[in-house]
Amino acid sequence: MDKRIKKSKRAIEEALISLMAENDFIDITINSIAERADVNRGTIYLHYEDKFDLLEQCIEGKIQKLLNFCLPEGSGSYPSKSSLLRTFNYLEEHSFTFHILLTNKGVPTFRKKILNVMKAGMKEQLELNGINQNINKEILIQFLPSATISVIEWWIIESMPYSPEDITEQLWILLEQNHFVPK
Amino acid sequence: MDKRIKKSKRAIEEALISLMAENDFIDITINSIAERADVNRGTIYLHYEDKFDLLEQCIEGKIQKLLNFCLPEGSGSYPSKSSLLRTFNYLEEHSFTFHILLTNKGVPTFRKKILNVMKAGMKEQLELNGINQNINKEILIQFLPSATISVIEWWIIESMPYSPEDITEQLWILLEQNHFVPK
DNA sequence: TTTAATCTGTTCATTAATAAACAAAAGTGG
DNA sequence: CCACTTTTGTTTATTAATGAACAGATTAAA
Repeated sequence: MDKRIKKSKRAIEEALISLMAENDFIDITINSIAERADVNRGTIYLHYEDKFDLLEQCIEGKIQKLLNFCLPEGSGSYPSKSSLLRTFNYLEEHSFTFHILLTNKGVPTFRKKILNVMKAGMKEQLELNGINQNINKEILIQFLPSATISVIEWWIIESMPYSPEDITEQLWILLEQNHFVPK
Repeated sequence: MDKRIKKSKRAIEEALISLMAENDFIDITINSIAERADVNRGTIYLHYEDKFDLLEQCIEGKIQKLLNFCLPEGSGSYPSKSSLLRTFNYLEEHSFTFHILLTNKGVPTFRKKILNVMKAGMKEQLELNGINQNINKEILIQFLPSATISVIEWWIIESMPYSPEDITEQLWILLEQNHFVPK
């Protein structure tokens, strides 16, 4: 992709996040985004329908980067302790952004999207695993992703009261106890 | 000026400074500058003749910003304790850049340029002042700027061993003793 | 309610940045 | 020394960003 597009989109999305640290999304204007991003207002409309589309693309990008950075390992088998640790390290490094996306009013989208991604991934994983004969997968797939997300959400919002290593260890134990990964 | 030009030139000059923190100027290539600045190589030639012209413009810009930021006060009367303090605060804030420009091999230009600027300013000041009847101004104008620059240079290179307030106080006393400012 | 100010979304001509290609110069290693 | 790679400086056509202007929608103040 053209360098200019990358730079403009990054500047615009960074400006949005930055403004969301100060105001609720609904109160943020395209004008203020353009000003903070130091781009012409028209440039924003070149890449986004409106500010809602901007938020949408921004969130989508954050989720994609999270997945691309945290999932790929060896290749294939998704959940491992080390990939979980990598994820928490990434979350910690970008906690400023994730904190905003999780707490800014009028943006319930973010949590939902992550939840959906996690549901899909966990479902796939459960079907691959031969285990859990005596557990209702239907229910487990409602239970586990939601619980996991909540742990992550709590950890971020509470400013990461445990180290990535510790939180990984704890969550891993929970996943084991719930037959998501083989003991 | 067009936003794009500002951004490109800033990125390019920041890249140069950044690379000069790692290598001698003579070893830095246009390619590496373009890469670090994240601009097309051709963009550099759009604004600079070659890397020497780039260094020239970069240095000139730093000096201009230093002057514009540090001199203007009230208006007119140049040297005052507060303007001196403001200058040292600015130097401290940008010590990373000034340290590089003062120490990187093959860039004696920077010190010389500042010296010339200071000579001109001090000369003007001396001629405005009615004092110093019994002091040879010709000699004083060789003596003072050079001495002042050396203090500044030492202060930056030694990683600012005194606070801006302290160094201002000390230098001010020296200037007083040398009849540059009225006691 | 009317006025004024701000924000939105779109259009347009102009300008800057881009990728790609090129020949020539300068280094590099065998 | 000669092949080989890198760097330089320049050129091209293409594309993105810019500033400016505009009408209509919102919002705030008088």
